[in-house]
Amino acid sequence: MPLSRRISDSTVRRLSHYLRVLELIQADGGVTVSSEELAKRGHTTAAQVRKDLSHFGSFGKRGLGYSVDELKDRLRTILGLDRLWRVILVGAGRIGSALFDYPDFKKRGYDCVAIVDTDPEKIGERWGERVIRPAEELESLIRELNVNLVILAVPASAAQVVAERSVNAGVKGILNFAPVQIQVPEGIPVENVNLVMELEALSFQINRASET
Amino acid sequence: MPLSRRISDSTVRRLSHYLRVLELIQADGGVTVSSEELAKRGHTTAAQVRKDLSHFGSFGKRGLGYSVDELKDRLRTILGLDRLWRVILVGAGRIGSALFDYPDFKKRGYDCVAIVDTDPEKIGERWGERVIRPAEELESLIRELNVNLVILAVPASAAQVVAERSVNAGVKGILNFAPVQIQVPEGIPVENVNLVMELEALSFQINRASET
DNA sequence: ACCTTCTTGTGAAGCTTTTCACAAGCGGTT
DNA sequence: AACCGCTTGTGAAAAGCTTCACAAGAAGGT
Repeated sequence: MPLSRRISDSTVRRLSHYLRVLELIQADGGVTVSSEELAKRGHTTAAQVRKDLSHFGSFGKRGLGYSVDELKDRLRTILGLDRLWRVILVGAGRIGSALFDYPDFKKRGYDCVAIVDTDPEKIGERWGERVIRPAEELESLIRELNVNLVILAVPASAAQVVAERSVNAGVKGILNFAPVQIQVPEGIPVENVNLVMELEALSFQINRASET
Repeated sequence: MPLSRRISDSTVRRLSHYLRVLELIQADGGVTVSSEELAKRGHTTAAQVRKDLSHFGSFGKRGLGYSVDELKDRLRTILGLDRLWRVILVGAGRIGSALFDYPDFKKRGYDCVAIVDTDPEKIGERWGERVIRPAEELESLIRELNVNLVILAVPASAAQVVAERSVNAGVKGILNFAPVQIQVPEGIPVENVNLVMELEALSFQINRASET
């Protein structure tokens, strides 16, 4: 159980995926599952599943497989889903609005406790239980509401400044939708979602496929 | 110039990123750029930049660096941005709406030529120049409008069926926002954007950082 | 108690990606 | 024309990730 080694990003993605598959299996009434089956439904190989899990301990029973229920719990703990994450959404545009009531977020323990924007037209607008606050309140909201995560749904030009202000106010991680690489202090994880990049990867591959 | 070898996904992502950095450099009046500078602004190393580019030819001048303008053009060609991509959006919910008028799409040559949804309330609604069409028309719209790409912004349960119908109607690539791994024929690229997975990667890393 | 069947956990092998290091090439200067 | 400072392009080395293959262990049947 080499709990200390660095875990690759691809491993983490797969863990997240296994968790989703486990939920489906449980919904179908499954009680135990083999690495083989998990692999088949999760788009990978049995050896990969076992190797991924082995980084965190040994959760299976030889000859039997894994207890769906137990493995689900373990994965939830590993992924940090056994607690509530308080999220602040910065940017109440289209993307912000899509993220705000993305049903799966709440299901997984991510609670959007505040929304801020710079647009005076939007400030004061009510989204569900929340009211959009002015961007100046970013720091005070983070402190008062004990916010852990910030979702950046702002234009590229604003992203760096907002990121810095958020980190200074105590945020521990950033989900960045702005198409720009932001600089943050060591130890603050940033995940980037860049929609144009995804489309470009797609058109690249289509071109490639047709070149053959 | 080993034009034939498989190009890794991470390389493609970086190319896309270099392109954006080049645009910024050009906006600042830069005319040439070294791999060193490109690396610094693009979150990687100079050797990586050169290796990435070397897969497609040699675009630089020793002692000088790269012509910003030329490299930009080359990257656009490599990424398939030297043509127009016709996109159909399936699912006119929050995420669909955010994607529909994401300004950078059009800038990069992706044109959303149609929107479909199953919800009778939404059908007929006007979004900018487009009107939401019923989902039954998916195939005919793809054929008539010569659609190349489909963006799946539908619930997980519908994703597989829509993907199959789209591919059968002639679509060449899929951008999938549904949190499920879809199965498609060999040679049809799929890019997945899974928002929950991003948040989970984030909370995993935050936990990890604090364990030290 | 033993045998059979199944499946995990894991070193080692194989493969891919990144980093290193340096010869080759370009432009300006003397 | 020779030199010098810089930067590319690229084999080779290093690091990282995935697949293989098999010993070890668990349950059930005889």
